[in-house]
Amino acid sequence: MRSASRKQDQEPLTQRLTDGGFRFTPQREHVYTVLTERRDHPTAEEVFIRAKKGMPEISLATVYNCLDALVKCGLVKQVAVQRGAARFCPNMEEHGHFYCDVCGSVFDMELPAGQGAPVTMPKGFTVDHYEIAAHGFCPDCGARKKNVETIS
Amino acid sequence: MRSASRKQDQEPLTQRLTDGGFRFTPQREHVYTVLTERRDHPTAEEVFIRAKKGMPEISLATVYNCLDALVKCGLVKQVAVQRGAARFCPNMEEHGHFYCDVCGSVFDMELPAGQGAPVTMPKGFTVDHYEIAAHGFCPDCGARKKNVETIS
DNA sequence: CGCTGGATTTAGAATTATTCCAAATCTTGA
DNA sequence: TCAAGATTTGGAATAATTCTAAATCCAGCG
Ligand SMILES: [Mn+2]
Ligand SMILES: [Mn+2]
Ligand SMILES: [Zn+2]
Ligand SMILES: [Zn+2]
Repeated sequence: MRSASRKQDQEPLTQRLTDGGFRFTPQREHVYTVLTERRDHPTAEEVFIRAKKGMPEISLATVYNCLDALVKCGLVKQVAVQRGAARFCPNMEEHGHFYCDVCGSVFDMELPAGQGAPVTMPKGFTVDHYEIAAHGFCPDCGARKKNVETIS
Repeated sequence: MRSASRKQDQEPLTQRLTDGGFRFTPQREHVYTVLTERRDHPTAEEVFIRAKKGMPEISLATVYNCLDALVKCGLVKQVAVQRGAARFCPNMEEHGHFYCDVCGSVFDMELPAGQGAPVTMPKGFTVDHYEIAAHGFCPDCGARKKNVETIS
């Protein structure tokens, strides 16, 4: 049972698209499915590659289109944790990101609950949301680095 | 008295470049000066425009070069708060950024002192540094928005 | 049902931001 | 002084994204 195909599971997607002034289309559904079936942070290009598996005729322009619509509907987050290609995150819970400076992987990170505003805002600024990211080595790259140090 | 021209003021720059394995060059000094004489967050293109005022022959490639060297020496920060062109920040104190979603301006924000790690890191991750950004309306754009609402 | 206007998809062109390249120029230090 | 290596430069190349215009789709209407 492919969860995204059951009628009841489609409803929130359909609803959110409609509310955002968009139509429900097979491409948008498919891009959304592809994105939610793995908890990582693919680039548009990577989403395109994955999307072609189940929908070989889809175009890259459409993938950009769909991602844009999904972001505007609040179904997906766009994260700008590093320079270069934008990445897309299907996890809509509040969370931070860890970016591995060696391999470029992005991981979701839990935020310590109820710790209040992370920055002190001068008068006049209206905050919509925060973005918190940590940079460093992921477990794999940290281990590899240690090995290299030991060997040399 | 142009502050960046006094010998004693150049020393830290010279030193940091040398320590980073770079040479001290008029272009690198000039790009650094241009960047530090205003506390904002210009793109490489904007730095190029400013740099040409005092050094008309400088090329865009050199500006990218110099910015790269300055970042590698820890004299300047590269901030990736939004998609699109990278921005450069001459403020090396620890601070967060506010990004105005309307006009795209970036502001430095003080971080509440000693509040500890902003994210909970699972075992194996080694953190090098954090990046904290708030998104919303800057004072100007907030005011403009309120006016529009009142008028319409 | 068949039409029609607007939304969507598509391939490819265009644009933007950055990096690469190779030649000219500039140090540094034997 | 001179050679080797670093740096600068303009232009070409690349990467990521947006734009364009034609084809297709589809909801609502007669
Ligand atoms: Mn995420
Ligand atoms: Mn800053
Ligand atoms: Zn890694
Ligand atoms: Zn603003």
